[in-house]
Amino acid sequence: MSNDEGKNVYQQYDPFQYNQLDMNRSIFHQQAAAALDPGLMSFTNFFDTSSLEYNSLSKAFDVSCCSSQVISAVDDVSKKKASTTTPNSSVSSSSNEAAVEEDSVKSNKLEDIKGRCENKDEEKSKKQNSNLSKKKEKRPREPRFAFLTKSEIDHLEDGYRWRKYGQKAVKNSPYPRSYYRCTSQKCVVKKRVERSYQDPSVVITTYEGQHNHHCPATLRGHSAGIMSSPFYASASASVTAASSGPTLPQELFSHLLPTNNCQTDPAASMMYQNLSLQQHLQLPDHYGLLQDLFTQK
DNA sequence: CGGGTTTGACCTGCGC
DNA sequence: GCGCAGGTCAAACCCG
Repeated sequence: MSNDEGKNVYQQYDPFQYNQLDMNRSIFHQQAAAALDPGLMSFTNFFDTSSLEYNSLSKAFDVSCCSSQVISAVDDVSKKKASTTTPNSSVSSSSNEAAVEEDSVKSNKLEDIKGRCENKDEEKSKKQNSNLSKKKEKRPREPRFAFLTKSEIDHLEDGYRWRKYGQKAVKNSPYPRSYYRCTSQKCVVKKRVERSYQDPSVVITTYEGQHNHHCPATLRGHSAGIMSSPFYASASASVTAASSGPTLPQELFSHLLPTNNCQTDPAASMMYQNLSLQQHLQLPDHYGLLQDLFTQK
């Protein structure tokens, strides 16, 4: 299933495909330029501003699915379905709805657990029954967002608390994929972390869903915490990807990139100045979508 | 003791 | 229908 997804992700790395994408890229540039305020707002400011701009960039990123640097790993299922429609039209399913749906599924599961008996056979048949009922109400997957980060640390600190619930070997890759769930109650956000087998220094973090709560780090005056976090450090050093789809994980971007807090926190602000994103993008020119985005105007 | 990680088993979806 | 690979579960274990 997500074999496709893996392929999709890695295909974007393929430098030989970039030529075919110039057209889409230029469209992306236009949209990004239109989306960005002429006043060179920060990336985070951009995400924090109106939904209009937000949507514009979403669209831009959608186009950029075919581009070189902004690598997206939109949910493979929705992608397949979307292939029959326009590229921008697909991923508009409300993540809240999906979350609610998942909640109901979870509560069903809890009921399952409550009613679990000692008899293993019975347990198995129950499981099968619950699976059957699950099968009927095939819930749509939440949109996914893949972030590539050059880092030696696999699990990057992003301000949220995660519980690892699984690890799997990835086909054709020496590096395992780890599965994490947000530890916050009722939050159904998941993320997968794996290392690129082509470039082991790159960590691929795929987020699924949207947090329905505040970032714990944000709640306790986050700028210091985030700034000192390894994630921030690595992100400052090399942001190599962004996302696509309408429900961008804004918090992540806020942490990934200098926030308004930088303006109030002199140390952070200085750090930002010293570590300008543009300066630290370590990819070749044709990778430079984000770079272009920041150098626009 | 509570919360997180590890890991083998199991489930599911997809391609052949 | 079968096999494969991804995704999830849950018991055992670890750690502060």
